[in-house]
Amino acid sequence: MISSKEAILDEHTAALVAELFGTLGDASRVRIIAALVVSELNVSASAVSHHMRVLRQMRFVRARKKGREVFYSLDDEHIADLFQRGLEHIQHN
Amino acid sequence: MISSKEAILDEHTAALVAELFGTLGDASRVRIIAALVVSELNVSASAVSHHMRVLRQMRFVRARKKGREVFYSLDDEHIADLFQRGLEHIQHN
DNA sequence: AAAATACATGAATACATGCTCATATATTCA
DNA sequence: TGAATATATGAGCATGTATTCATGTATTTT
Repeated sequence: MISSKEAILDEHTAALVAELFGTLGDASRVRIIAALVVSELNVSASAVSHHMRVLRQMRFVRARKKGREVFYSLDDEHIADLFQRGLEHIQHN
Repeated sequence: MISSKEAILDEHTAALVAELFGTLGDASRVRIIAALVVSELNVSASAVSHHMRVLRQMRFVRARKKGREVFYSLDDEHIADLFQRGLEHIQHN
């Protein structure tokens, strides 16, 4: 690890940044985000529900309940922006 | 998971994007990147070496060898940019 | 009210990932 | 040449994380 004297970024902030990117570091969630960039999404499978909780906890998405369905949409433009830049980076390489 | 008919982003691209963000999804690597944003870095510990290999394989950094030291620097402006945006997002919340 | 639908959630399992330790390699210094 | 330095790398271990399964809850439909 980086020793404390040369650390530019404190551990706590680094952990938060890592958490942010780590949330985008799963292919299933990337596809969920990709879908949400285009439109609202409602899903039902268990695995997605778990991912949705992660995305909610990170405030990446917002949930809107209508009847027995839950519609998710992106709650953070920065995330859509990060996602787009990440995607472009991949596509231009 | 997202079923194939509603998948906006193909699995392969999603995996690459996830790999990109996943690389930034570790606090140690975030701190390494943070240090590299400011200046070249040379380190010796084993854990850092392992991280450096990851960062090299992802072409986030470039290695320059001088004598028995290896100097790493950022090899990709997009990564510095992503990092900055991620950091700003954390700091404005 | 009972059944069905849509989603949430906890537990268990399987797999991935980071860290440490031991060891290897390359380079410089004495 | 031999010792020291700087880094790389493989193995093993510990921890984290995604997925599945079983079950729970809220809402709608019949």
